[in-house]
Amino acid sequence: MDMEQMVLISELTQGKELAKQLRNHLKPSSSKETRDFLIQQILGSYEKALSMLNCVGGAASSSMVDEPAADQFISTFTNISPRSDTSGLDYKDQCHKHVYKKRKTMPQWTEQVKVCSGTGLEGPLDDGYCWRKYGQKDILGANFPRGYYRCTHRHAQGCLATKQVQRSDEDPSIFEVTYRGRHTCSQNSQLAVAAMASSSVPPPPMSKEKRNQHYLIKQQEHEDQNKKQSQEVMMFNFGSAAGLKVKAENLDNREDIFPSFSFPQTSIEVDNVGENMFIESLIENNFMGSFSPKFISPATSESNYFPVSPSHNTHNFGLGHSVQTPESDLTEIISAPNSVTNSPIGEDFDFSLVKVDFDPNFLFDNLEFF
DNA sequence: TCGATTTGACCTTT
DNA sequence: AAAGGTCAAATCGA
Repeated sequence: MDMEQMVLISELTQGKELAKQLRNHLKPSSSKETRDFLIQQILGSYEKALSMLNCVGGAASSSMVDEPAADQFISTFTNISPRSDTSGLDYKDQCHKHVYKKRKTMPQWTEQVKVCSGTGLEGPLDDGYCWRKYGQKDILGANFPRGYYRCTHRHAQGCLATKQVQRSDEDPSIFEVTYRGRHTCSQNSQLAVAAMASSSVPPPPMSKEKRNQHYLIKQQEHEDQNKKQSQEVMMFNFGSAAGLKVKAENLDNREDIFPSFSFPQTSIEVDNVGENMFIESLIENNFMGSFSPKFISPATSESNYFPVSPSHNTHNFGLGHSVQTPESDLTEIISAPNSVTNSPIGEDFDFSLVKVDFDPNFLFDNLEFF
């Protein structure tokens, strides 16, 4: 164990101890100044530790730091577990022998999109981006082919975002959507993406002879679906039509989810300390903040689909700090549909709720949707 | 006519 | 070598 590791462990240990102290000062009787001080100390410890682990840049720019703590946090609070499938990781480009993680150029994460039958929404829901299908492949051991999509603006704007859509064998109503890379494009015309959704469904395997026939049928279904959906467009029902699960994604994406794990600096006055307090902090700092105006006022969207956004440049899933891609601006953030849109937080959830009405226990009890 | 999808061929990775 | 991933010509359809 070299000096660097010792210092690292020391920093993390210090952070842990400070967190314990902070926990003891969560009583309403404790002063805010004390808590703020402890928070600053904790942040400092984590930032030092992370910067030591980074090869280049700060913690937020890290793309190779293994963050088991973040993983554990995610698993604990959101049911997101580290991606077990590490295929596709680039093991070649390690920048430091003591850094336990391999570098990967593109962030990757998977969502499981469940589509309930009878809703008229039979395919993976639109995620707010324009995708162009560039391939389809039968996958060994899978009943359904995998569809390959890239961002429509790949050539126009050099956006390298891609996604793969794989229908689940166990539950055909579930689509596993693996996203790779962040969008670097500015998709101002997100309104026009509705028609993309139904086409993102890889069809079931079939003989060549049937393909043309199927294609015609599919197109008809598409039309019927659009009619159906246009009737339902105003019936936004957040949670009953489709469920979104961010299954388990890639360790390499953790830095996107948790670019720089840190405790929120919000002063919190709650009786229940511990997890609920933490979740409430997240709510105050991010979750509610991630409800875009569009989200609150779905009527502004012309999409007939429930947006299922993987991230929309803010790969925080409502947790941690957002990482904005350089090109993203406030307008885009605001106009972007959000992953929480599909949260089955309850069918009658009123999104006009203000922060103060948001029950922390409520969210905690419903985090399964992650 | 143009943009999107299909699909066999080709390339890459393991 | 096999499987996954991408390319690009052919095709579709608005």
